[in-house]
Amino acid sequence: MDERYNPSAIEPQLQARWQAAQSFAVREDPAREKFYCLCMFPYPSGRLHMGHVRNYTIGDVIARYQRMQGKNVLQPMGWDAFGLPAENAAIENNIPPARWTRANIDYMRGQLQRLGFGYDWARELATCDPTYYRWEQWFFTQLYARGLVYRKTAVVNWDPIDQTVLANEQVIEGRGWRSGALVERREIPQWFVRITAYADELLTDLDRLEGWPEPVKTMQRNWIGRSEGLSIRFELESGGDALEVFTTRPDTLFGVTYMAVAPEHPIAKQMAEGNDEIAAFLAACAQMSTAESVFEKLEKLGLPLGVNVLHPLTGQLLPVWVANFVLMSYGTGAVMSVPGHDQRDYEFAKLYGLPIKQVIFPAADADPGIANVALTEKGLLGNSAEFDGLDFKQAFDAIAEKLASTGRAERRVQYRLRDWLVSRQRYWGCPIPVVYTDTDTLVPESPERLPVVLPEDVAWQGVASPLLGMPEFTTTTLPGTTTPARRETDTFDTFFESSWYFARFCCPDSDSAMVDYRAKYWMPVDIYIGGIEHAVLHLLYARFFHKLMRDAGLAHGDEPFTRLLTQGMVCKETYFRDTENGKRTYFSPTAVEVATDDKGRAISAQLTADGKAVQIGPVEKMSKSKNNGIDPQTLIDRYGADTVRLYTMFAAPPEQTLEWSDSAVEGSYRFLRGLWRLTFEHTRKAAIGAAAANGLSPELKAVRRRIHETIAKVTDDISRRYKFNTAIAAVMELVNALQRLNGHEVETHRVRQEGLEACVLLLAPIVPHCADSLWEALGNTANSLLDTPWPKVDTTALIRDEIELVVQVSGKKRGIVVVAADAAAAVAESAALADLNVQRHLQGHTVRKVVVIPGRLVNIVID
RNA sequence: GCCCGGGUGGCGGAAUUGGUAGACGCACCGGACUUAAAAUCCGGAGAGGGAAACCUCGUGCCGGUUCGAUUCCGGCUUCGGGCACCA
Repeated sequence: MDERYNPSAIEPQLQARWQAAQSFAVREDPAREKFYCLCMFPYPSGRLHMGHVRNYTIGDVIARYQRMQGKNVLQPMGWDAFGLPAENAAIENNIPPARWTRANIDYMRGQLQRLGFGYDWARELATCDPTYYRWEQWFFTQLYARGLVYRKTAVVNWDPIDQTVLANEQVIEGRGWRSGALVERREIPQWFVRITAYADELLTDLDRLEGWPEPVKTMQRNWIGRSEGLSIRFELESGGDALEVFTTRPDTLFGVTYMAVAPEHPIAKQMAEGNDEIAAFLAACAQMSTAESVFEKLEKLGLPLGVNVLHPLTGQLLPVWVANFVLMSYGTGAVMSVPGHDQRDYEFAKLYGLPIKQVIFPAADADPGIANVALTEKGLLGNSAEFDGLDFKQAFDAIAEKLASTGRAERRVQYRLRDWLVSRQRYWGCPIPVVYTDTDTLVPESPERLPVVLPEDVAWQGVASPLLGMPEFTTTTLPGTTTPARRETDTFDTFFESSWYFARFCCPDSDSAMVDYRAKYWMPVDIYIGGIEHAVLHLLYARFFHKLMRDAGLAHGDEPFTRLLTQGMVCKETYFRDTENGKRTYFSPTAVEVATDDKGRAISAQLTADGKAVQIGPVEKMSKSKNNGIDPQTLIDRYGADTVRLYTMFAAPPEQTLEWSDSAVEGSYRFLRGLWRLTFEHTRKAAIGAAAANGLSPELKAVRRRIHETIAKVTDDISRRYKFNTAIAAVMELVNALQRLNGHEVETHRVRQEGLEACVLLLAPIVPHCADSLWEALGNTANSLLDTPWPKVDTTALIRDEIELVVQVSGKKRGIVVVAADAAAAVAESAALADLNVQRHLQGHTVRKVVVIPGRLVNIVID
């Protein structure tokens, strides 16, 4: 053993040994309990960032811990390789996305290996490989056959200069990020997968996901947004198709004073013909972004269309307005407006002087009225003809029945969830396996012709997908014929690839099926670890896809992920400059110098390169687009993988946001160095003398108790609480205690040996390289540390004779008394009353009552 | 705007089921060792008062429940995440 801890020597050596011995390769073994530990695979953006390091360290710690529990542990790794950044790199540097992506994968694979993560690399997959995406093309054709995919128009962000569709991220303040052109809404044909057909199951199955965090389940419930209501048809005064709306509040029907439709609604479009004012309003609305966050903050504006509908019960004429806050993609694109009882309708009515009518009255006597604000709570009906006096439920039923009897309405369950739009007008993605005849009839590809391979050797001209200008790709024939056909140039949303990769990891080499029998052994994933930002979209799509595969006979069980651990963001402040044309350039924190005041707060920042000021932005998730990532490589080079792993686990509990600061890493390095030296000094001296006949001294007994308390705590922290920071703190405390244990007498030596072995085993999942060396140095050469069983608690070592009780007087701590561990309440009480400081506080007061919490405290309540 | 989280010393955080607020670590200060530096070791520290014992205040803000609240409830404030084409 070296006297000094030298990670740069031991880490690569051990990693080479793991690789040579294929230490993390696993196969199915029905005799053993399996554990499938999965982290969300990375997008190969170029280099690992801190979020990756945090994510993959958590996963590796859990995987190695489970392995020491004797389980057959699968921990795979792969690449979510399609996506927008590769196209941006291609446009900027003229590198084909495939080449850029594969180079990034190679580099990042090396970084993961350098961090010592225990992956079964034989299972590595990249979603941009045809061997992977051919199966989702195949699956798509199956879904098509089952009626679960369809084509429909949808609104996209259109850049009129670059002639391309923009992602929401590429729209900055209403303008295209490259061209600066005002973005337009444009309707184009798109592909959808019918997730709404599974909405109910996706919702109800959440109740069975006991291993999922409650907030994530709540977010998914709200996202699916099930509501029960009435679909009501309002006849147009002029005849023609009725205006159909959905409402969850039919009890307010008598309070409807106008109707509102989306700018894309057929009625609005129709009325715009020959009306310049309406046409101009629709044109203005057509400049809105498609992002809901932008849209919801818009000033609510509208215009009367000059048409009326008939109230279905009163026959009263109601004007139809077009309003910028009604979304065509929600429900029918039309809403009935009840300004008396809906705040948004209320504000709109006030703005345009539309009538406001109160038809709901609180059951209680206090009537707040609707003079200043809508009354949105439920109550009793009034001003509602024969329905007056009914409550919500009664009114709902009565109005539903009455409208249904004349065919004007029916009960309906509506979801906020919309069908999944899976087509993208982009190059770097999986081609959608469909061809079109010369009359635009679509025909799905036949299985024999799959995969439809994406051409990788492409040249970029402008910003549009190069597929559009590649007749060798687009020109084809109808499957099974020689009839000419045109190939679809849209590709899949990259969420499509990430919705089933966990199943493919079980059998990545399967070339005759999407997944095979091996998936049955490994699935479901026992713990899935990834960023909280995926709480809804990715995790909902993956659950959906699993159910689709189940219904195709390709998966078992209803849910893919038994437990979910959502790690918090790794955040960092942002730095930027705005240029005249509205563009914003972000600078890396490493390229910026920050001046602080004497309290350590940042007051200004300048770019090191030019010495000129940059603006300090908010603390945000480390990301490529905000350029605020910290490169972990620098830290790995300087301190080694174990220190980086230890620090990221120690800095905060996994579910919490981690605001990165690299100054504290030093402490983790010092700790490992200290443990190393302690072990070195322990092992270079032999035990002295013979064992005493009458057992351990009280001091050594206390150390042994501490050792086993630590084992119990760390086990609980890792396996139940996933609180690695407190697990590490507990080991640090034990090491501090062992450091104070001097001498080499045989009992001392033996207790220290026991303590050091415990520390090494407890730290093994977190700092595997360092632990491996120390384990060997402590004389354990027979077995690999990887498969050494997790230490067990010696419960006899935990027994205490005496304990400390806190004594409070009226809830304030006034002293501590020592009593026997099994002291009765009466004994604890009299000991507490005997305490001098306690007596002082009791003087001149009467004891009202005494609360004794055994083993914890005594609270003496005085008047 | 809507949905979901968070706010505790100079800093990251701890307090697991309502029971000692500040574990562990960083930074800092003082001391030891050293020709010196690095490394290491010992000690200090929430704020205020006091020679000390000890006392008062203190977990974003306001209010409530309780013998007792960082923890539970109501209202606010502020920061972060998501909002369907970033992944």
